Amino acid sequence: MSLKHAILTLLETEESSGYDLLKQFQSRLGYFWNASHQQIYAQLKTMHADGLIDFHIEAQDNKPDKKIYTLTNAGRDALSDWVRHPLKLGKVNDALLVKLYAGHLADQSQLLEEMKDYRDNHQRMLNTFRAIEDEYRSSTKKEQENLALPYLTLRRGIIGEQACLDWADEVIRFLKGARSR
Amino acid sequence: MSLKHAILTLLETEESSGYDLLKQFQSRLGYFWNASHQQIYAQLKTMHADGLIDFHIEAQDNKPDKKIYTLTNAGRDALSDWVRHPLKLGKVNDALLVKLYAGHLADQSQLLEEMKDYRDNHQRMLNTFRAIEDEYRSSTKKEQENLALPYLTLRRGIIGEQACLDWADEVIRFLKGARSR
DNA sequence: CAACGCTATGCAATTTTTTGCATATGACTT
DNA sequence: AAGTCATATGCAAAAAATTGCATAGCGTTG
Repeated sequence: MSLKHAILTLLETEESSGYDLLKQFQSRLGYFWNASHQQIYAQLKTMHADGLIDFHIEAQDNKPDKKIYTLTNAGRDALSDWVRHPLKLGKVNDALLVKLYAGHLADQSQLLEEMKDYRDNHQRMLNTFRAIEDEYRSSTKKEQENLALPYLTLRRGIIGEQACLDWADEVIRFLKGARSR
Repeated sequence: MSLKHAILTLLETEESSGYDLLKQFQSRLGYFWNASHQQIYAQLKTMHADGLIDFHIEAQDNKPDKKIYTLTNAGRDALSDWVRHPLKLGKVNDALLVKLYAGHLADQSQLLEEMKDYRDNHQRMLNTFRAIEDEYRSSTKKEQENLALPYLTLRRGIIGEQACLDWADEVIRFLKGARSR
């Protein structure tokens, strides 16, 4: 159950609504955590019941009310507890690779289209990450120090996305060659 | 529900027992699919009930009996159906990155240890993949053609693991620097 | 002015995954 | 002789994730 810890981590930096968290997961944290809104709202409810977080309602103009969540002391404790304990290795489940493995059953041109989509998606992600990196690099030294660890997670995104692109290009090159055979 | 398709894919190449599939997932397919034995046996049971696979018992000397599963025609159809339909993007959930993001709450030297473990694990994976690649490269042209697509999935592993190592080195360099500050 | 997308929240049913337990044989170690 | 590891299979309960549905106001686009 690590969505809990991902949420605690975000709230530790900044109080947020469920929707805010969703947006964070969809944008800059997309590389390392994904969760649906249903998952997030349910998790927040549980965590509130468990006393890890508090909330207050914030009314907005022209927009629905928000429930702004903040960490409680118990939440902060749970987070530092978790950070202190070693993780087991994360698991990888990549359906695209399964599909490629069984690719001889598919139409090669269709596979090629799917790989191009894959490449486009990762190019978009890489662009987003690079933009954030530029922002970081042009911030003050003080700010850079404060954000050093989040910056390293961003680096994971950049290095990882670049690897996706390199690989995708290899596959696309192969599939184009195969088409002409 | 893609464990189903991962299993169909493996069985399409070679009939296997649940235990064989587990070993495959743990070794060379570890990069793109992970599943526990409980999950695999349960899934095989469901798939058999759904008529996607058949099995026969194989007695062995000095070892327990095996249930060898093979694809039925319905299974083959289900697999090519799946391969023909586009996927939605896979999601990433990487707890180590969450942890690093919240790393200021942890002991830096402990974080460093964890990153070293991470690096070692990925180095091991990379070595395994490279060994398989060497094997592939020294096989006949005919074999290479037959295994072209699985080879591309292996390439994903190699490129991805190399990216892990590059990133881990960046982080380790940073954490070592931070320790001395 | 109808349709759609964005903000913002949530429930309920189902599916999938995890965790813990269970069994059995043979080989190797202490 | 007892303990552990590898092979080989599985059940059951609990936790987590997915899928489908629902509400509601505001702004934009056709």
